[in-house]
Amino acid sequence: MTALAFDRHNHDRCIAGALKRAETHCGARRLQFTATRRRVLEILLQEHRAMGAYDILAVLSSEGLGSQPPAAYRALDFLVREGLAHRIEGLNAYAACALPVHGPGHGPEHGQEDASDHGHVPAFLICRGCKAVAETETGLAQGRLGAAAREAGFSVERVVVEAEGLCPGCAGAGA
Amino acid sequence: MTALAFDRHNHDRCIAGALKRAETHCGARRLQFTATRRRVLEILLQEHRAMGAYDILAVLSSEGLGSQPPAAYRALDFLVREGLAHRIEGLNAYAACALPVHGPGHGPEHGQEDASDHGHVPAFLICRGCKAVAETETGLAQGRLGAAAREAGFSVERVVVEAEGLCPGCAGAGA
DNA sequence: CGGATATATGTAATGTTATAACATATCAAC
DNA sequence: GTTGATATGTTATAACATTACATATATCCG
Ligand SMILES: [Zn+2]
Ligand SMILES: [Zn+2]
Ligand SMILES: [Zn+2]
Ligand SMILES: [Zn+2]
Repeated sequence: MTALAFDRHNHDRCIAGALKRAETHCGARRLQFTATRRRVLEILLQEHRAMGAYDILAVLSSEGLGSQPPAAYRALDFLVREGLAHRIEGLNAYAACALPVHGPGHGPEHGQEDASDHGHVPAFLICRGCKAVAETETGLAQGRLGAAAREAGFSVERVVVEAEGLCPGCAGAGA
Repeated sequence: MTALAFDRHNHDRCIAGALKRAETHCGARRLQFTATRRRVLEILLQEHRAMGAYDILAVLSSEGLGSQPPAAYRALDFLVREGLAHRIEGLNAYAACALPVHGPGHGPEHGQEDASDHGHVPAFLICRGCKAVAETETGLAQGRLGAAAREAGFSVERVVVEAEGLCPGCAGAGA
């Protein structure tokens, strides 16, 4: 599992791939990948960073795609629901999904999903220097959290794993 | 590691112990465990649940301990800084620390602490039914997150692990 | 096609969470 | 008791998010 955001990579291709996957995902489920939803995903994909809903709204507003908070929140809710973006709880912000695998299979779109069934929990490395967000995955069942949950008879439906720290670049720059 | 919040236990003793530890902790560091700070910790200890800053403020206000948001936020900031309480990111809320070990040694009071040095990352099981919050611990280094961070050259300073789901009681009640 | 149903968007208002800035008070050390 | 650090009071505002209801657009089916 490589943390894409901190590596040099062909980001244009990265963006194009994510958009293509989103189209495919929506097409397969008869979901409307509307102009606003698509544009919000594009905005999030622009950089590997989390953006606040109001930052996104500002862009939408400047482009005539909506001027009130619900325009942004509705699109974000859709993207998060479909696994095409993630909410970063520690920042009250949103980031595009950077892992091909999440889109068509690991969002909450399955309804009453139990996260302990499989180990695919998205996890984030958040740089406090440059605000970059790298996405990776973490196991749940194998770790101590899963053990504690089983022991307590607690059924896990959703897991948030976020690590804040410094990326290689910012650590080198002496933060 | 038992998830205290979901077990029957002597909660009065649980509260008294936490307060005692807080006193000791503050005494040892010449920190002022003021009336407001103590009261906020007591409020959080009342139940094993997370409370919003404004819920706490309402209590403080009714008791003449402050009526404006900073009264609550300052006390909460202190408690979190000292490891006596935790912020639950997924709820924008706060819960008293339920683990003796966290108080005097695992908060951010060490300054530039690197969470990967030791494996003591607090983790929370949050019931969406009754809103109870059980605290446990999870390893960082042994899991895939630690591996991904090392591979990326990312230095982890803080980790948020929160699992949302249903506690045994609420699952039984057919939620 | 045309009407019915579901989905998406527009718009206004409001609710919730959190911080900035500056004055005053209290504490702790010398 | 003066001094410097810490804590609190107070006002205002910033940042994040939702409710409610009206309107528009898409999708389905006969
Ligand atoms: Zn990229
Ligand atoms: Zn960085
Ligand atoms: Zn207890
Ligand atoms: Zn419960």
